[in-house]
Amino acid sequence: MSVKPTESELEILGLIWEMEKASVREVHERLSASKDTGYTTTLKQMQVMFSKGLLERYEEGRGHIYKPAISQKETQSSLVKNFMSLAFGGSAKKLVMQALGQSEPSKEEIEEIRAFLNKLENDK
Amino acid sequence: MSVKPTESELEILGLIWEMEKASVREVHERLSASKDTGYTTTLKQMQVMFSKGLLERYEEGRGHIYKPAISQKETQSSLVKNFMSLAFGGSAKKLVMQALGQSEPSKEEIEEIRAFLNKLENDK
DNA sequence: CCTTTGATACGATAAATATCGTACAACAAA
DNA sequence: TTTGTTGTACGATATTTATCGTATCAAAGG
Repeated sequence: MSVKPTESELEILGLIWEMEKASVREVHERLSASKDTGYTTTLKQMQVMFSKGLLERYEEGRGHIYKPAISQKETQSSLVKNFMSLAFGGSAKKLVMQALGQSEPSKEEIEEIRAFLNKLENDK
Repeated sequence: MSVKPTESELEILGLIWEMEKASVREVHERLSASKDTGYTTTLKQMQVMFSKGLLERYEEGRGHIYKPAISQKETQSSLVKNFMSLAFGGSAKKLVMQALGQSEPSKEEIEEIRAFLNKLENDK
């Protein structure tokens, strides 16, 4: 059973998924663009995430390089499952409509989703 | 700015949205079907939710009747917004596909979503 | 009138989170 | 070699959450 990241942790995890690997300094720089937080706070959070098994790390030079220890896909999958059941009583349809209704999907995105729906139907 | 319910609070809120109004006893009965928790715990949570402005209440007989103080639609909307940006970097498409991919939507649901997509496109 | 029942209020507590200060180590550079 | 820089480690703390025990109160029944 993998550990569920907190919101703050997810913010950091999101950055590291994107960067693939990163030092605390690098994460902190990106993070502090959107959030007012101190360096040692980010450091501590990443240390906690490491101890929880959310991140891996190895030494490089004087410091550490961190990498995700859990896959983005699997994490998103379990987060969606949880969120869907909690906020939408488990109804994918309701969640999907709510999400689409308030974002403004482009023509291309709509097309992709249609294609995805077709594929879903065929696979049945 | 409305308050964001915690996961536990959302569980309770979900029940009350469904029931429209309810006593602590009623909520607790439903809740304890899916969760092993004591009566005073539910009571305290509802009191906290009341003090946070998530629930309203009025007296009836010896006790209280609680009602949602925030609308389901609006709450779901802000929750989705937050969740989408946090877990999917703001991409509705990714969230939607993930949700659809792991639920097993019925033919009817797929149809409804298609219709919704058409409507979205026309409204542009 | 006394006792039981069912409800609320009110702490108390344990755990999780987020935040940061301070100490310390290693390396660089002056 | 002394000083500054850049890391990590390690508490300490404030806040939030979830949980529950206990006290109390009002009504109902005997």
